Amino acid sequence: MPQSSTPQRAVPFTPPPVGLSFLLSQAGAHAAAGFTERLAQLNLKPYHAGILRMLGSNPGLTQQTLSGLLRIFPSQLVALLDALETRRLIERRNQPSDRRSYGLYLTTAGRSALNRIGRLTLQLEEDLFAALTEREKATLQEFLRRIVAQQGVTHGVHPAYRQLGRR
Amino acid sequence: MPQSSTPQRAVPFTPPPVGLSFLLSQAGAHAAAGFTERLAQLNLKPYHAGILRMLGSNPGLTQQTLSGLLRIFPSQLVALLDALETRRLIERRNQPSDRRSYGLYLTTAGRSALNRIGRLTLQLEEDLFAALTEREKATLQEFLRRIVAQQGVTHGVHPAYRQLGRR
DNA sequence: TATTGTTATACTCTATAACTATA
DNA sequence: TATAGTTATAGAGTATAACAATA
Repeated sequence: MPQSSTPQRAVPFTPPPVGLSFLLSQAGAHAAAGFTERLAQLNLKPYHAGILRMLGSNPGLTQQTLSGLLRIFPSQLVALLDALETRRLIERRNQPSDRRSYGLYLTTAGRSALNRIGRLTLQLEEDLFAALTEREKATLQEFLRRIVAQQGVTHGVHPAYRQLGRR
Repeated sequence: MPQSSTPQRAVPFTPPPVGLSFLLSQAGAHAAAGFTERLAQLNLKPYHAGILRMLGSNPGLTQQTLSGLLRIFPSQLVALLDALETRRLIERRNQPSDRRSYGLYLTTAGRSALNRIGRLTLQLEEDLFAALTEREKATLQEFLRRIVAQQGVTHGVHPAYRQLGRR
């Protein structure tokens, strides 16, 4: 692969004035990008992490329920779960009660992956909020919690898990 | 279009524990979604707004420079600018100095669109931060500014304008 | 007849390569 | 030979429709 010939220096420009919502969106996207980047070490994408996290707290969910919870289409959830099952991070257990559906569970490897994701998130946080004191971080957390709650964003469910158009 | 038959009620679940970076990313994505939604009133997408904003502060940019600034591929910038030019929000002016490139400028309609975007952003902000006092909003803004500056996120340039992989 | 998981397919978005006109 | 803008195309990601098994 040839390297870029232009040595990548910043182009001087007059930054446009931006408001608080832009700033929040900007910082949030940067945080998400950082998470995506670090997660790549484990060969996982954010929605994989979201699934593992959700199953960690709610073992035995069916695909339908998980789909509704994360707002991922049932059809695309199939491929995601297939990948996680191939890598033995989750398993689909047959349920005698209803033979149409499975119960979804983390395997031991899945739980340890979830732990690694947790550690990786802590490292990310240290880097990301290096500009703030511990006290300020706590204040920020409180502000964000209030915003998210007042706005009706579901706790622990990332809005970017698609289907934004649908209600 | 048939309505969803299931009356869309929340599925009860145990929310997974999330950290500050997740919370920030979540709130940021929610803010971005709100902006996208409101912007649809003007038949514009966020990157259109980004282009208008950038040209408002930096009239006369060439496509190459704008491309580098917003980190949009030159090839896809073409279609975006075509759409904006068809709607008479921007114009490409021939430059005698170098006949390969154009200078990009907002039209009068483009400037008024930019103003409408500004007003719409203020409304969004009022809604989004209803849970905070004015003083708290100022504190939040200061925290986010520090984070973004320390992290080297370019002022006024949204990280989601793609090419995340490239350096 | 409705629902669960699945497959197939269409559609949109994003990235790369190839082309033209100027330099 | 290199660069600006463009066109064409490939590839990834996302949404919809149709299907088999079970209820």
